[in-house]
This record gives sequence, C-alpha cells and structure tokens, in this order.
Amino acid sequence: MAVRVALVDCNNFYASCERVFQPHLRGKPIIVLSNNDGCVIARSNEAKALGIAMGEPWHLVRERLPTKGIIVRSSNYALYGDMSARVMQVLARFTPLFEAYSIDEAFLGLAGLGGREEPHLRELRATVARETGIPVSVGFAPTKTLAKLANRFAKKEAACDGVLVLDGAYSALPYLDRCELTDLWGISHRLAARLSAMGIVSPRALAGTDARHMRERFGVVMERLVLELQGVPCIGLEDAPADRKSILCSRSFGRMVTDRREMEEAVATYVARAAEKMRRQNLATAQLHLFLHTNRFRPADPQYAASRTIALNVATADTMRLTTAALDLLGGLWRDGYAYKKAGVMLLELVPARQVQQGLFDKADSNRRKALMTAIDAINRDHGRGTVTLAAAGRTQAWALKSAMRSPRFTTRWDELLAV
DNA sequence: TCTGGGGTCCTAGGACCC
DNA sequence: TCTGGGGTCCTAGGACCC
Repeated sequence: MAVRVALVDCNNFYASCERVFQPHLRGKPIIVLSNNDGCVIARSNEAKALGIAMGEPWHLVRERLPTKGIIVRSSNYALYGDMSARVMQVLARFTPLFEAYSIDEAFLGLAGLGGREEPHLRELRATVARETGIPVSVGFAPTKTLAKLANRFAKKEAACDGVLVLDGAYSALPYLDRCELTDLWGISHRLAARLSAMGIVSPRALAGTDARHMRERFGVVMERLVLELQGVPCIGLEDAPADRKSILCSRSFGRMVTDRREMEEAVATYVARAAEKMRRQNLATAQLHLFLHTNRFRPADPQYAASRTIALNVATADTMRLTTAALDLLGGLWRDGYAYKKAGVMLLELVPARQVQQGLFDKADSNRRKALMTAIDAINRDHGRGTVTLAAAGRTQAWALKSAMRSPRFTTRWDELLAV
C-alpha cells in the first residue's frame, strides 16, 4: 500500500508560543527577535500584514514603522523547545511513521485511509490546537516536496481552512501554476535565477522537465526535486532520528573584535559550549573546524574571512584538548588589523563516546563505515524492493556505496550489498 | 619525447533548509 | 550605532598512493 505524506507545520511558531501563556496577545502583531535582538525571526499574521519581513533587521523596522502597538519579544528557546516537544507528542499519536523535521514541522506517513485523509487530518489539527494551543497547517500529498507545497496553500488560503489534500501529482498542477520557483522546497534565489536563465521560469515548467537531463545540468539534488514534483517519492521518511553529524557554536559579536586576546576568549567559550553539547549526546569528535570573518554588511571596510578544519588523530570529548587545538588553528587564521564581527567553532566527525573509550574508533575506517551505515539505512527504508544493482563489482566497497547513494532513489540490491 | 587511470582523503566552499 | 544561529548535502580540486 502506498504511503503518502502529510507535512504538519506550526503557524508562526515562536510567535504562537509566546501567545499560549499570554492569551491577551491574540489578535495583536507580535514579533520575536534573534540573539542581541538583531533581526526578526518570527511574526504573527498581524505583524506580517504590517509588512515586516522575515530576517529584517530590527533597527530598520524601527526606522520604518511606528512600533507602538507591536509586541516585541526576545527569543526564548527553552520555551519553544518545550512547546515543540508537546506538539510532536500529540502528532506521533496519529501515526507510527513519524519524522520530526524541525522545531516546528513534522512529516507523517499515512496509508490505508482510503479517501478519509481529509477528515483524519482535520481531527489531527483540532487535537493539536486543543491540547497545546498551537495552530498548525497540514499539507498532504504523494511526496514530501508536494506535501510542502500543499502545506503552503493550506496555510495561506482561507478556503483550505488549514488543510489541503493533493491526491496525486495531477491535482498539484493548479497549485504549481500559482506559485514561484522560490516557493518550492529546495529552490532559493540562486537556483531560481539559473533555472530562469534556461527558460524554466515556473514550478509548472520545472515539473515538466526531464529529470535525467536536469541531473546532468544541476546534479542529483535537482533530479530528486523534479521527480518529487512529478509524484515520484525520492526523499524518504526518516522515522528514527539520525545522529548529529556536526555541532556548531557561533556568535556575532555585539561590537567588533580587533584584539587577539579577546578573540581567543571567544573561541575558548565556543569550544566549551560545543563540547558540552556534544557530551550531553554522548559523542566525541575527531575533527574541529574554526571560522572567523569581518562584517560582511559593510563592504567598504577591509574584508577578511578564513576557516580551517583540523583532523584530530584521536576522537575526544575533552574540552582542554579541543581548546588547545582551536587556539592553534586561530594562530594560523588570525590577521591583525581587521575588525572581526563573527566567529564560530564546529565539531565534526562525531562518533559515540563509548567507541572511543573502548578503543573501537579507527579514524582511517570511519568514512567507509559511515557510508555503509547510510546505505544500509537507505536499504532498510526500501525494504529490499530496490532494483538498481551494484554496477561496481570488483571495485572498493566505498566506491560502490557512494555510487549507490548517488542514485536518486537510493536503490541497491540489499543482499548483494550486504555480501560486499 | 612521451606524460595512465583509478582511487582515497582532506580541505574549502556553495547552496539550501529551519 | 544597530543585520541570528544551527544544521545538511554536494562538488571541486589538490596531494598522495598504487
């Protein structure tokens, strides 16, 4: 039985969270600001109606609008994380095929509803509202990309009343006609510009292209996107939460940093925070990345950006060792005479800390194993139905797996693969 | 004078997402 | 004066190896 996908997305999530415990804020324009109260990261519908844009710098909003009457909140991630968990718990009751995609979105795999999808999803929506106070919109379609599209209209169009069901790729066509390339999941302005230059100026036109041809020009990601628009699922439901692949701690500075000592302190702080996050997840790292740059919003100022990754010969979760490595990197990247605006530390090549303690972590082998794990996950999702065989008999395992993974549908003969 | 082919690993950076 | 933070995936190129 075909599994189809619902995308449930919380409306104006952070702004809605602020409202849950302060009902008097309902009906008023609310915005939530980023760290340092730098820019707008969430808006209620009323704030959107005032023309406040996502990501707009708060100081520009203030210049532009009389801010009297606009409710402004600094972000409160502890609250949003907690509300998110509550919403996800409710959603997970509706299906065993559940993927929490982001703090405010989840994909649900649904099968066997036999045309009763819409009442089912309306019930879901009402339950979330009743039990958490958060309004959600629901899009339903044969693929994730189309579910995203359906969700967009479910949210925007009053006639949908929060739910839009698309039975197949064909019923998506009218909606493809009514949006822009950049409204599609995976198309931002750069790709949209490249597509337009080729004469593909609308989502409908993109859906009408030849997927293989598009792969040649744009790569495997575009091929998947086109197929998904045509109703062919290429992006699977990830029902088990994947392990983190990187952990980042970065900040923009409140004021420019010109002193190396000051930068060293900042870097040490980021390392400590990232390492703490990592230990909480019982992980260790074998690769540390450091970056810093000047203020990109002031092109008239001297610009400098640099980053470097260092491979640690042993995976570790020890803050002191990581700090030493990071300061070492900083020594190589630092240039006097610049005003730095931002810096960050990323921990990569994460492995279970237990493996390190038991001496099981072998760096030379880790990429290969990662590839194997990914391929096996994909095959499990495919339940052995895949049809593409390993065309690489006799080549190395990693190469074969890599080719397999580049296939848009991740299909490999699992028995052959496991025999490799 | 000619100047392989296939593969791994590392690094850097682009593009996109929320 | 004032422009977030945390992620993922993919590609390309160079060093190196056989």
